[in-house]
Amino acid sequence: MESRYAKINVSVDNVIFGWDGEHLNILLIEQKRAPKNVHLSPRLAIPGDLVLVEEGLDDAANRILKELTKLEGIYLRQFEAFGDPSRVKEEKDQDWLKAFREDPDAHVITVAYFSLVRMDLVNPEASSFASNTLWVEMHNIPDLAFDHNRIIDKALRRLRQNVEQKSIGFELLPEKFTLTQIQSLYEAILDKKLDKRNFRKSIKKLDTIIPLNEKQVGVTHKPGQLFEYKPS
Amino acid sequence: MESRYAKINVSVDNVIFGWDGEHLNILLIEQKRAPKNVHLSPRLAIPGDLVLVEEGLDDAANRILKELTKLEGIYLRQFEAFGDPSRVKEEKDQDWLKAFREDPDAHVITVAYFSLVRMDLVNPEASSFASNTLWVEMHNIPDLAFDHNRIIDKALRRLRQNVEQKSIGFELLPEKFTLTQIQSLYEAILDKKLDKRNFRKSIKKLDTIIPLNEKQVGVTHKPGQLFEYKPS
DNA sequence: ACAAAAGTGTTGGAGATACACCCATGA
DNA sequence: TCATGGGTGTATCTCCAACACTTTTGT
Repeated sequence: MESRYAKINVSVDNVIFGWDGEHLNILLIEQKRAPKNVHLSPRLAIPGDLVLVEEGLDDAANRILKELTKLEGIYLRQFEAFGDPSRVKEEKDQDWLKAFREDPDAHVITVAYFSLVRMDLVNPEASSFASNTLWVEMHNIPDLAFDHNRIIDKALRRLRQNVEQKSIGFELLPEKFTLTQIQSLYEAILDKKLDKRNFRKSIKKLDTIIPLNEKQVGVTHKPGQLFEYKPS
Repeated sequence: MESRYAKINVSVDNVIFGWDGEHLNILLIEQKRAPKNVHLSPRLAIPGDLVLVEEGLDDAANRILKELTKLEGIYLRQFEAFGDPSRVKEEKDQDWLKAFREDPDAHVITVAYFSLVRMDLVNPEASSFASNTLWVEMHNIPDLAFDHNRIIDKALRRLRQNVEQKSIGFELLPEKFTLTQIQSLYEAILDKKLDKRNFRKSIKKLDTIIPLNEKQVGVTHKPGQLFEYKPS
């Protein structure tokens, strides 16, 4: 009764998008080095970890995010499970698996999430699964472990879909922001220019974006009106 | 190094939508009875099985579909992974788990798919995981095992989204069909009436639906023009 | 002739796109 | 006064929703 079924490791990987006001970034980690005497050159990856005993998928995703960023209550969304057995079989991945996993040949499926964080609120730290962390600009993502480049690609697609419908994205802005700041963010995510007047019209229709009686201060040009985001 | 990580069973469950020209149905199974002397009353569920050794998720979903229907190359789409540990902990599910699973307390995550099949092409059969099968009309789904009612609900939502964008659904129709047949299908899926003239306008804009030089035969009314679906 | 479904066009409103100039502030 | 980004309106087009009658076939 047992042997037909796969011994499967389930992990959760998290594509963490960060915004610094100018560029869209992704949080990468250096996968933890092997214990003791095993020497491995560091490998870049998106943050992820195996799911723990009695831990739900959403819980695991939140745990990973919190370990790295200390943040809770962040926008987080499951978008796809990746389970092709070959996703973990490339030669580049073997050494790492042998050094780390109880059963290096095990089939690993991963449930992928993406989340949105303000880079100014975060100072990512090493964690149980990461020896080091770094923000990398969207257009400069290097080759990563396993199929992580593909996962990022899918995450970005999903993010764009949601942004086109203006249903998410505001999580990346400061509490108070101008319309131009939203527009820059959207342009970075969608990777195209948008028309200012039309964009402003469409944003002002949303009742989740509410105008404040305040203006920017300390800028070297006409100060913009400030808005805030109230999740519906 | 091992004990923090969960021993996880990964299953794939498949919400199989069937269309008979009139109603939208879902294929349910009676979960296989326990071996030998264990007596269990049959439980209804959506088809699913644990993932096998070296089997991809899509492969598992296709296998389940093929075992039940003998069909291959059917429309099949992953839509969500369900992994809350409590999804398998309800009392109603315990007897079955104890009789069947090596480790009844294991955490089970399931990756859910939905697929679209023409009921006239299928005579579902019992299989390694199903002692019996039945089509049940969408509005009459009974209480099912685990969280399967919820999974169906999510599948239907996703199906509706796709249908509203007219990106899928034609897989459910015969090779040659009339515009009215598509409309009936869409009305059943969306559970609402659509305007005939507007619907026809929108369908005729799609270049995946191509008009044939043929008409219905043997009907007791003005015969309709036939169309076929060419996936893009 | 009747029953049954096929087939067909127009109008009005909403939303998207394209497009160019003046304004307020700090340096 | 200059540089920088803030702020604004109109015309056009496309897409969607509402709506009713005539046509073709089999019985």
